[in-house]
Amino acid sequence: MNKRVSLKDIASRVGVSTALVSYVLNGKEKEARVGLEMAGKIRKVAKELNYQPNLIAKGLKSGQTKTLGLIVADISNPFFSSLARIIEIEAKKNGYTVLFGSSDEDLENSKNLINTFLNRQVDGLIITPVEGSDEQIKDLQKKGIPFVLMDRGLEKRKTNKVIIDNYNAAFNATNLLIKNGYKKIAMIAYDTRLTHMQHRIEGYKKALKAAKIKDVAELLIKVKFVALQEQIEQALQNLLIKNKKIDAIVFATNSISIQSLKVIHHLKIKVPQELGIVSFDESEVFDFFYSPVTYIKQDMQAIGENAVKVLLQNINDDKKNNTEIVIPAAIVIRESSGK
Amino acid sequence: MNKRVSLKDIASRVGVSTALVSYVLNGKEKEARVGLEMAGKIRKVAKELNYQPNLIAKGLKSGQTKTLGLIVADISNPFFSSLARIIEIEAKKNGYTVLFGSSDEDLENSKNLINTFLNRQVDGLIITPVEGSDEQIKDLQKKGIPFVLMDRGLEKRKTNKVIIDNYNAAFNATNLLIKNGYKKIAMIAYDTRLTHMQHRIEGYKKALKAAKIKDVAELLIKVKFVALQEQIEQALQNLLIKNKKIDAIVFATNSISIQSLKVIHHLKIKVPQELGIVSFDESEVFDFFYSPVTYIKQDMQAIGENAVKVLLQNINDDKKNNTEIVIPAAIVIRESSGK
DNA sequence: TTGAAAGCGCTAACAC
DNA sequence: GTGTTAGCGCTTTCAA
Repeated sequence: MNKRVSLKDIASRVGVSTALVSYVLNGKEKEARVGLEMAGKIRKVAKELNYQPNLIAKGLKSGQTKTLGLIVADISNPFFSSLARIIEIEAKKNGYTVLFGSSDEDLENSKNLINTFLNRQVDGLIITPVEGSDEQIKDLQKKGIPFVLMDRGLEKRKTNKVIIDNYNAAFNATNLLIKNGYKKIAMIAYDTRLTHMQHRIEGYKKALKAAKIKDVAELLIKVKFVALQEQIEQALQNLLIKNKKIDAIVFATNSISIQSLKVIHHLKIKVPQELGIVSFDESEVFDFFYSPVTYIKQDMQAIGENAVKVLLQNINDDKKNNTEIVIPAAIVIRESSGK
Repeated sequence: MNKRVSLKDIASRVGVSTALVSYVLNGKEKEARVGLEMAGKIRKVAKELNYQPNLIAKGLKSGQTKTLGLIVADISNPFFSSLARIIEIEAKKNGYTVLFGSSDEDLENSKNLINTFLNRQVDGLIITPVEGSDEQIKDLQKKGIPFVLMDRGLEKRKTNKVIIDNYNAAFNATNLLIKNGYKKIAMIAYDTRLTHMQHRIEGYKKALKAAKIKDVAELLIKVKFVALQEQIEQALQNLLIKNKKIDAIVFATNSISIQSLKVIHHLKIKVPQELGIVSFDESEVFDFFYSPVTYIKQDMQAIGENAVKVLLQNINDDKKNNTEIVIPAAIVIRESSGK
């Protein structure tokens, strides 16, 4: 278990000061006007000794850890793990490494993660904020910590954010169902004030309104994050069996959609004949459902790339803490939406 | 943008040395015999100033960063992101945070990630090794870095590892098909020497042999990690259409399985009548396939928990670098395997 | 019971 | 061109 070699080891081996070694190994020999042969010698010894810089020490000194913190709702959700993958790649391209954590949509977890990451001196944060995290975010702003919100924004707060055009996506999705002849279109969404959900709901409502469909309140079902499956079963029983009045549904996320499809499958509802379906997000499941599911495809690559880009801009420039990127969302039409 | 408060700030505010503050805030007032009222005062001021320790500085000094590095093949693969979630939780329970990276089954990426993480002074690594990474792993051992291999081991190398009982799982899966009357059972596996795949192949072969089924060589298809879909289409065309001789398949991973199911769906093969299927791993897709897929369920919780446990043991004790945990795998029987 | 100070590995201002 | 040195924030030994 040989100790790691430090600048000092190289310096003493070559017979120079650590300063010179530092300059050379950081490519600053020009600025520091280090002799050419000296530089060569230092590099040679560094290689011989297989020198690896201690990034912790570097970070302490420079105040830059070249580390980003990624806080998602749940890394095991394919939506977030796909983003994580893209973020990882973009970060690496820029010399950054990524710490991750899952908030589980919980305020306390979110706070702890932010805190932990800040204590580890991350250079910036990519956050999918949870409901009620307004204070936490405000606090970051006050402290001047670079961050970017992803997937969702917070009401009444100007921050860096990268989101999709949820309003229009939901509007178009609902409209598609309307155009295809469905009359009573429900939506199942999460019960949260987070903007992504609010915008999806608004887009949905707007489309109904434009088509002069009433009873919107009854058609919009809100479910909590916990005990999702039970709530969805309940909701679908009501919508499809008991009150037998709806003929289409918009699912506001992939998690809602997948749970719902299980129930619909089980109830042997005919899609799209008896029930039209459009869902947000993507899933392999959508391909395998007996009626391939029409969905709103988020451009994950664009979201992840932009999140990193916006964050790095903020890291490199205090002032750039207010960039809002809205990515258009496509709708992929397949069988489940009818016609 | 108020600067972070340091021990020094508290010290000067209280009028004591940083040493005292450090003791108190680390709960070492007993050992250091700090006065009770002094301790209270320090704690009070720390709270007032909202002191947050700089973990980078702590890490530099102590040599312990309380950070783990997680290297998986691909974080966007649900198998690995599920593990990541569990590892994250276990790590947090023990005061650790997790850096992650995806190797993409590439040797160079793997090397870079290990290097990057070591330079960041992680206390230990959880690695799903890629093919040919023997040297990299050996190097870690030589340096005395705590690590644990997960999901796969390396041939002829004693290390910490947490794997499932792939041999018996594959044996049982194949046997199930045999018992259910299938005669020509193929396997599609990855073309790699990594032990998890080798063991799955051995278990499969053994079951065939025990049942006196010949032609094993022809029935075992190996695919590369790249251009998976094309290879699988090709393979299935051969197995199912051209040579029309097989009546069952064992899929060696979820990724192979999902791609294959798409093709099988498309070819309108009747499962389980014309083709029996068993797959390794889990997927939502298995529930939605028209014939729910029988699968070998890995106990993700056990794998993740044990990986962290074994790693932490090694971190706390140099000698414990040789723990091998084999987790039994259950088989979840549904329709696709027949009878 | 408390303080002074060294030092973890590195950078960079400054001196020579 | 090259070396000295202070210091990033923290822990811990030793002295008082």
